[in-house]
Amino acid sequence: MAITLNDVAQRAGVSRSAVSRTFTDGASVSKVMRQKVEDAAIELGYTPNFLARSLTTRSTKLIGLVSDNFHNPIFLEVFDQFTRGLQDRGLRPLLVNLSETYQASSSLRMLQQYSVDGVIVASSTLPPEVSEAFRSAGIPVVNSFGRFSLAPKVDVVGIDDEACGQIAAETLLARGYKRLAFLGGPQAATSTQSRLRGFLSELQRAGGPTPDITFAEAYSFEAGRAEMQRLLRETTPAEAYFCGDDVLSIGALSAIRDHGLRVPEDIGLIGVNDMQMSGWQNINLTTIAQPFAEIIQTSIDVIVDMLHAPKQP
Amino acid sequence: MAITLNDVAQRAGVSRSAVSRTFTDGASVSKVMRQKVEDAAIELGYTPNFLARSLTTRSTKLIGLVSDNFHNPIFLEVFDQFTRGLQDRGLRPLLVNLSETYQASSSLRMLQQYSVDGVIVASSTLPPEVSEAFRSAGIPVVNSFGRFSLAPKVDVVGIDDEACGQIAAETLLARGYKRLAFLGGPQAATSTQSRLRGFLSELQRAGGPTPDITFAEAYSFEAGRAEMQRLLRETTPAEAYFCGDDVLSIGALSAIRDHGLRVPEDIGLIGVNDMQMSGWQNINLTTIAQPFAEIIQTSIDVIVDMLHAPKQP
DNA sequence: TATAGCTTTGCAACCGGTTGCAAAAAGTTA
DNA sequence: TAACTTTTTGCAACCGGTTGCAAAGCTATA
Repeated sequence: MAITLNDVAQRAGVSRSAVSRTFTDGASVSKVMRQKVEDAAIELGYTPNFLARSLTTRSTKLIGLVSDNFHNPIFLEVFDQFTRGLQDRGLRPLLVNLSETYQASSSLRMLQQYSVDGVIVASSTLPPEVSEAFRSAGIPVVNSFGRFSLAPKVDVVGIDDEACGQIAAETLLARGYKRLAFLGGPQAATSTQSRLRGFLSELQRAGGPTPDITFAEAYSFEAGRAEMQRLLRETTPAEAYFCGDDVLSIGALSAIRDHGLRVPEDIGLIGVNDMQMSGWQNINLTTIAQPFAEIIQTSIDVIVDMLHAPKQP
Repeated sequence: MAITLNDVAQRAGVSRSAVSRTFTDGASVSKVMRQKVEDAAIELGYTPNFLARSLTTRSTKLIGLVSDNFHNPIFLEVFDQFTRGLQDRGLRPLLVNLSETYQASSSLRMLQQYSVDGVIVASSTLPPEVSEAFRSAGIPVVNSFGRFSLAPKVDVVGIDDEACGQIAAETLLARGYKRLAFLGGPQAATSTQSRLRGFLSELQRAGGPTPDITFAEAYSFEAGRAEMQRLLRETTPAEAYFCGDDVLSIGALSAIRDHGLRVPEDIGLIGVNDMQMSGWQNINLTTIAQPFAEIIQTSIDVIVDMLHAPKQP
């Protein structure tokens, strides 16, 4: 069916190796030979089979892109940038969507079966063990948007979530709010705890009162809205809230407005991410920017470096 | 480095074929043999190499998922459902992000090099030629969210955009708006023209005045906002607008509110898609739902059928 | 116990490429 | 023109699997 090396070799009247060499850069082929082969290749419409090649070269140019953030609008931007960045470097993203039904362990086995050259774990919620499992299996891996740690077992590219919590506290205090509160993302998410820690330490430093602490079920509009509704109904609301991220904030915002209150006059709100949507005029949220482009670019750089020098940490 | 068939065969003291057969379902192996091999495999941590296998079986289980809609939030839901649906059937999505720098033609060649089993073109804006190119190359292909046509060259799964335009016109008229207008997506997008046609035909049937027609630059918040700002500044606005899709509508909505006008009292607005965000209380948009889950599920069903019986149209 | 029929197994060739090695060809130098 | 280098080329083995075929093993029947 498809055109193979053999077909081209026969057509051009040369050996298989000659054809292989004209399509392998760095190999030694004379000008006339190259011409003969290329003519035959074009005539037949030949393109080398990457998978067959990978068998001997031991490089597939496939990169596993694994995530579980398919409900947070910011991740569309993230996937956009990852796929383009990888494509620009001749790499192909094999997308893996982790969920209850598709576990991290089966994704490891699957990515092994496809001999991916590396894996990018892009998630702010998955535990470090997921990335570590790839590393233990000998697959180069980088964890984007993961938790900062002093002695990480795998490379992590992301922001300093503790500093993020501090900035949130500083900002809200500077705007005159006194009784602050923390409305975090899912309690188990890697980012949540660090942001909380930074938030608390800055409040303590500033001598403010200890804040109320609650967690939403997920980084999603619905979860933010539901939790804020509960807070407004069941508690005396704080003066201002530091929310887990923007989409959560937007949910909270809608609950607050439904309750007849205004932001920022009655209740203050600050999110994290600075996603495009937060700047939309009907939302207009105060937020702490996360340098997505830089994080993604760096993640790709790191993975590419590892491909060339697998052992370099 | 990695464990191969040979290692297992040697360990178990059997032939390579025996090992291969225990991992190929439908092959004939005795119970004792299977046991011996499985023991050795587990002991060594062996998993078969899918790419080597694909060389002889001629099936990679790779599906190219090509799109250019990485700015419309609805596509995060789309990618979520596609990746899960494919995973559930043992297929792997190889994601392709078409852009100015990465052309459809190079994606065809690349997907050929990786011997994908099939391709899903998920886009409401790409021209049919993109999908047709895959078909011409002999790759099973389905075009999701593509344009309806009486004699399509490739399978298309999507809504009837003309009916969609009709529904928009009916709905706006039924709510008492008289002077309607069309604020479409990019003029070149496959969906835009059909929706316009349906919109016009229904207005004509109902005897309404001919509507103003303009197009936004893209299916995006910014484009919708910019175009509506221009309309409010440079023209006498219509009583109600049928917008290309939800994200465009939300942009228009923000421009209208900034201009001190109210929706729906001063200006009516209707979008298409019914994306989650449209239901958020701070947005609360009237919209025509598109059955995403059904379209995606059907697309996958169609592709899977083609894999089993490639020639069946 | 001999024979026929079915199942299981290993051999060897193949899938579409790459690559070390040695022979052949081309280029240099004296 | 002969001797020596350097470059180009083809052979054959290999990457990690699958599979048609025939021999070997087993079971059932007479």
